[in-house]
Amino acid sequence: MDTIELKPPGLSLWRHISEIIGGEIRSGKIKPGAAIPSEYELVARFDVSRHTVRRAIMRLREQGLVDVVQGRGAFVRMKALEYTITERTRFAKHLKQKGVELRNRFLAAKKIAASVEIARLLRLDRREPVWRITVISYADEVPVSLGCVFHPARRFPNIVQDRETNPDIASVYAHYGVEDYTRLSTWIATRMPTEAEAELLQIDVLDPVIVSQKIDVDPKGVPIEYNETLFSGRSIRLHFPTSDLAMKSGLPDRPPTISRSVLDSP
Amino acid sequence: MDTIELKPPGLSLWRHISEIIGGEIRSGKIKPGAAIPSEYELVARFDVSRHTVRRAIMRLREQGLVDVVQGRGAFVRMKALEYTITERTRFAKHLKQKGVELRNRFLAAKKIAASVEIARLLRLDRREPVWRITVISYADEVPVSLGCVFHPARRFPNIVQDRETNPDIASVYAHYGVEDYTRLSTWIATRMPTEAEAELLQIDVLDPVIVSQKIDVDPKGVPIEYNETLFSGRSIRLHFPTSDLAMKSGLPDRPPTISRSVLDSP
DNA sequence: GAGTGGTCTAGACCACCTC
DNA sequence: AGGTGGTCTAGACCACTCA
Repeated sequence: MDTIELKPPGLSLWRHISEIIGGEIRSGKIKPGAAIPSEYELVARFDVSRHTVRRAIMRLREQGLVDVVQGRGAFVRMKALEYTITERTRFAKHLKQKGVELRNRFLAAKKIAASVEIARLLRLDRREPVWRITVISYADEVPVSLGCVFHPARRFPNIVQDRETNPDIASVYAHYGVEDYTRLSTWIATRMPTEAEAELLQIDVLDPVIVSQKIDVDPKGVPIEYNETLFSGRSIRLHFPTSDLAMKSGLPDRPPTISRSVLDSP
Repeated sequence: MDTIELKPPGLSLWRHISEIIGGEIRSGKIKPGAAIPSEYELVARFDVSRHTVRRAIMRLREQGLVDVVQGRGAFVRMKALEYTITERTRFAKHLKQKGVELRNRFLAAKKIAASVEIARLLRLDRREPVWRITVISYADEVPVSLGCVFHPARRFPNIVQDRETNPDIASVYAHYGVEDYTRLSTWIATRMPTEAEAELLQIDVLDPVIVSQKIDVDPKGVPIEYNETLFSGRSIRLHFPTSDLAMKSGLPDRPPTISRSVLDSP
C-alpha cells in the first residue's frame, strides 16, 4: 500500500514485491526460521492480487531464500550447516570430532548387466555383471548425499553384504586382495534434481545439486568402482586440497564464504 | 482434450500437462530447437486455463527442458555443448585443437582494501591493497565462466595490465620473480545465479551454476591469488584427474555421461 | 474451525517478435 | 497486423496444519 508507488518503471510488480521481501530477509528484518507475512497479508499490504504475491514468493523460493510449507506458511531459510567434503574417511573422522554422526543406508542393490557406458568406465565387456548399489547418506539424520555405485561383480561377488556390514571400504577391498586403491579421476557438474531425488534428499526441487562422478582403480590401474553421487548443493561443499602443499603451507581455517554474487562491489 | 481423463488422481493438472510435454520432448517427438505448441494451442488441446498451461511450462523451464522467449515461443533446449575443464592451460590447448577459441574479457579491475575474508585467504593484513579483477570468458563467443580474481597489490603492482596483455599467467608471474606456482586448494559448490550473473552468462535464472573457489600459492606457500569463478552449470564439467595415475592407466576417452536421475533403473 | 498455501478459471491488457 | 509470451485481476474451491 505504501512502497508500491516507488516501483521503478519497467520492473514488474511481482519482481518489485519479491525484491522488497528479499531485502527484508537479507537485512535481517525477517530472521531465519521466521515466517514471512502470509499471502493474504501481502495482498493487503501491496494492494495486488494474490497471484502476483504468489509469483513474488515463487521467486524467493527460486533464490533459495524461503521454504514454503502448505498449510503453515513461507519461512526464511536457515543458514545451511555447510559440510565440506574432502576424502571419505577423513570426512567421517572430521564430522565425528564435531559430534556429527555419518550414516549410510542402502536403498537398493542389484546385479545387472553392464551397459555400454558402465562397461566403458569400468573397462569391462558389454553385459558383464556389475553390482549397482543405491546409497543415501545422512549426517545427523540430515540427508547429504544420494548416489549410485558400480562394482565389477565377478571380481567382487559379495561386495554388497561386505560393504553393508563394514563401513570401512579399504578393508573390504583388502578382503578381495586389493591392498590399495586410488582415485583415477573426478568429474563435477551441477543440475536440478528430479522430484524423487529432491524428496529423498529432503530439498526443494528448485535447489541445485552437485553431481560427482568418480572412478577408483587398483594399483595396476584397473577400475574397481564407478560412483555417481548427488550432493545437496546448498549445504555441501566439495574440497580438493593439493595435499602435500596444503600440509606444508597450511590451509585457511575455514573455507572461503561464498559470495552472494561474484559481481558484488567489495 | 484427449489425454486429460487419464490424469492420475492426486496429480495436479499442471504437473500432468508438464509431464506429457516433457515426455514428448524426451522421446524426441519434439526435437531440440523446435518450438513446443503455443500456450493457446495447449489451452485448446487440454481444455484448461492459460494459467495452468503457463505453470506447466514453468516446470519445463525449471527442469531445463525448454527455453522461453517472449514473442516467439518456447523451444526445446539444444543439447548443451559440454566443456570439460581441467587445468587452465591444458583447457585452452585442448579447446584450440578442437577449433574452439577461448577468450577472456576484463569487466572491471579495481584496487581495493582487503576485506577480513580476503585478508584471511591471501594471508595479508586487513586493509592491505588487493587487485580485484572481474573476468568473463568465452569459448567460441559462448560465455562459459564469470569470475573474480584477487591479487596482493603490493607484490603485483601492475598485474592487471600484465594479465590483460599476456594471457599466459605463468609468464606474468615469472615477471614478478615467481618462478612457479601451485594450487593450494579448491572448493566446489553450487547455487543459483543472480539475474545479473545469468544475463552475463547468457543462461536462464533457473539454471544452476558451479562455484569454484581456489587459492594459488608460490613455491614458499605464500598465497598469490584467490579466485572465485562461476561456471555455467549446464554446459560445464570440471575435471580433477589424479594426474600421474591417469597418465599411466589411461582415462576414459570421454567423461561419463550424467544420468538424468541416479535412481533410474539400469 | 480458522488460517495457511495449492490449484484452477475467465478474462484483460501489455510487450515483444515476425511478417 | 497477428501471434507469441508477460503481467495482473477477482474470484472460487481444495488440501493441509494447528490450536
